[in-house]
Amino acid sequence: MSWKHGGRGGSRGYHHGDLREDLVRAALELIKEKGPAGFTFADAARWAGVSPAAPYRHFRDRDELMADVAKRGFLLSERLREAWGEAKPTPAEAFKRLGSAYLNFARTEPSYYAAMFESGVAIGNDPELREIADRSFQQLRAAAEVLVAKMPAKGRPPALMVALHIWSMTHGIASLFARADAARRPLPMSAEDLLEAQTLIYFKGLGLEP
Amino acid sequence: MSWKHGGRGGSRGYHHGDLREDLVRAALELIKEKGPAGFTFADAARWAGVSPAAPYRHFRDRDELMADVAKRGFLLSERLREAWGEAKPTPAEAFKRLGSAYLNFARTEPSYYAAMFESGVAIGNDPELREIADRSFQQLRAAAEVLVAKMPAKGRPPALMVALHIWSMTHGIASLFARADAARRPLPMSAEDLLEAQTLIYFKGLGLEP
DNA sequence: TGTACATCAGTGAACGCGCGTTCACTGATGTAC
DNA sequence: TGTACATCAGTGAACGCGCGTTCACTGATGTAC
Repeated sequence: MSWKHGGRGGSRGYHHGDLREDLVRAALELIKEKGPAGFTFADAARWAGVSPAAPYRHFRDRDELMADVAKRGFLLSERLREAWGEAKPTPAEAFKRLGSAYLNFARTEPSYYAAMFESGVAIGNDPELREIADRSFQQLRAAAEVLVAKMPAKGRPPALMVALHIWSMTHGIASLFARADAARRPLPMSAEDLLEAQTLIYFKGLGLEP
Repeated sequence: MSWKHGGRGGSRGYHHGDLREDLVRAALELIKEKGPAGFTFADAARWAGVSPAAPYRHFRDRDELMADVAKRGFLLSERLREAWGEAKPTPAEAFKRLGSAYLNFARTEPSYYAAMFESGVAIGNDPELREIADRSFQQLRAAAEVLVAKMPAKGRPPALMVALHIWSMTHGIASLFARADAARRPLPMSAEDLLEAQTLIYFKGLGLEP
């Protein structure tokens, strides 16, 4: 196993060039291999091919590195925005894409997913993280607004609640069945199909006919 | 801070009495304090007031201890069985109790919950764990059977799917909003209310009127 | 009831190891003149 | 264009520490006779 990561062709001089970015890359790689608790600050330095003291120029400690990873993880917002695609061609289609994007994120970015939801990073303590995390939820909420607006004014459910429901089901399925690690539960169908069926039943229960 | 735990009055001789049980208790306590990754084998020994070599008489390593905790965690089955109470007085009521039991479990037994779902313990590798974990799901599935049986034979959804949906929504809400640690997301209502509303909408979507 | 012995849970000292963190340093880069 | 200097990212050696694990041991308990 090669310890020094691939990188772009190699020979660097005394200065690394972009260690901060590389440490984040190291964290992502190591989380993927061994889980969010499975690596040390020194590991990250080693992975980046740098002395154990070097990371201290960029992060106060391991927690700060982990929080940085979690923050970047909320590129999820971006993925969700694209998937939603302004509710075109129909909100139902767009919701399906939204769900798939979330599941896919859990599957293909297990490190970000773990850092955001299972690393023990406390969103409460970090206003920036909190704001970034909120941005992803606002994406869901905006989608719920569009959906709710299509319903007759009388008896409309609160969009906030609908957004929370969508998030819960999606997150539940992602955490149980679409995670990339060994804790994934077996499922006799695709996570996407399970989620789509659930979403359709839920929308029907809201009184939305396709 | 007192390091040796409370225990029953104290003075033990050379033999501990029930170290295996006490190590599990230690793990539960330590997971609660610092998360599933936040304690060591030596910590557990210290907590039990015993030399660092003693745990080796009972568990091969930390992972085996963690797996044992996860197994015991599936006393969740028991809680779910009680909550379901044979679908009395009505399945709808019983489902509500079932959901609350799950949320409550996440809240009051954070250590078990973390060991079962977020400790990195791989259910696949341990047949006993797998079987125990399955038992909890069968509880949900039996409930779904009862529900589905109430529907007209034509167009009945598969009970397995319904069980998976129920599990996903409940697990999603528990993991995001009913966890006991700092990673809990804020919620402008109780997790129970959110889940109940969702369940009702879902049931309605299935064509079940109360 | 007493004695001898087997069993086994827990001891405590020891080991090598890697971690987190600090420190005075060094070498690369950019900038002022 | 060249030189002097400030800045700062990364070095490497060092430290104390706690961890996981092993080992020959010891003392408590149970059992056979």
